Amino acid sequence: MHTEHETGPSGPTDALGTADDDGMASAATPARVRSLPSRLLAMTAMHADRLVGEGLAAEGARKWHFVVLVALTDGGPASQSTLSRRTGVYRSDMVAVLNDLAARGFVERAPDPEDRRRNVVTVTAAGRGYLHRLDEIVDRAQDELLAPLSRTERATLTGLLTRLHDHHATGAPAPDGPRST
Amino acid sequence: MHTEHETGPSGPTDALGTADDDGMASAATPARVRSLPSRLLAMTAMHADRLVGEGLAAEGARKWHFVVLVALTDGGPASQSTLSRRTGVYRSDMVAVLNDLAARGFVERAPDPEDRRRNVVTVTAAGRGYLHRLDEIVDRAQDELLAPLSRTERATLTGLLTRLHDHHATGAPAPDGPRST
DNA sequence: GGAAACCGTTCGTCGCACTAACGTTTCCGA
DNA sequence: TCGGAAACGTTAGTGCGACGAACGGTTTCC
Repeated sequence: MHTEHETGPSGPTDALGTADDDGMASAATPARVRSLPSRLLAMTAMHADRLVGEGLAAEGARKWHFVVLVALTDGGPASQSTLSRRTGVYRSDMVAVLNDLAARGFVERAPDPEDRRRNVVTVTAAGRGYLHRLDEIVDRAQDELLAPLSRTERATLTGLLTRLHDHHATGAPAPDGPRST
Repeated sequence: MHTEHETGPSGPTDALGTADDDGMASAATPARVRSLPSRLLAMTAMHADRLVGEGLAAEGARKWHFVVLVALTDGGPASQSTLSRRTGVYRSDMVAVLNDLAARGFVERAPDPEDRRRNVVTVTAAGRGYLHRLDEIVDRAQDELLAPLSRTERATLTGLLTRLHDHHATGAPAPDGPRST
């Protein structure tokens, strides 16, 4: 790669210094930066996060609440550290998430009689109903996010992203919480 | 979309409660969440940011320093708010970035004689040399990020991401700083 | 000659990823 | 068997990026 960039004399330096007609130099992002894969990823990820975040906020939830509820209903009751490994949420932050969910009656936290270090977290019926609502919200956000893409294009995109993610997820040690999926 | 999920009676609830052999329920992330485009985007974007961030940190830079330097060399000298529009960096945060760059002699900030509200920011020769080093670092990071993809796959990925980004960038009002590219 | 808009700047907020440490409990090997 | 290592839940705190509010100085528009 290494996109050579001109430092030569032909720079468009007339944009300032002459108080030209319209006022200020171009506000366009340089193509060099605009096409950087890392930047494209960051920007679109931000849009995506904003979409789902705004949707979930309408139900008083954050994406962590959603992810944890999914992990619980799909994987069954589990301890907090297991949930942390399943979701990628740090076990430090898992505490607050479960506090929220428990305070609203969506999960229940009980000491594990088999291993008194652990808490067993279980989804309640209300939690399942809540997740159902969040599910629809998230799905709508995905649709809105991928709106300009056809079905097959969406598939190739998720395929490529999955390959990138899997590639960089393997190899890293997982001493604590994250690097899960 | 709306991936229907089972809330039925056949849940794998045997994972806990019987102190089973291996100890704890599965730690695998549910496929439902793992394949969510928004989540894929977020995770891979994090990997990408970490890659370029670690690289740039070796030169004592952050991605903003790089982006601003690119915007300056490719777009010519500009005011801070113009830079903010070009780069997507909030004008609040632009102050600190320019402070850093100016303190290291990579840019120069001078009051604009034509409009004394503005500062004219200019790259120095040292700044161009610095950008050249950062360029190589960033390009290496892109290569590392896209390692598992072929050339054509990389092109389709950036193409799809560009379409998504452009689609969501248009229409949103730009009252303050961002939403630039 | 104001009012409105713009510019640079400071300060504060929120969410997320992450680290460090601590008390409790369980496991394991000498 | 007993003592240390490890896992668990929890608290507190850090760093960063995105963003909002407000303010003094300046320019533009009516």
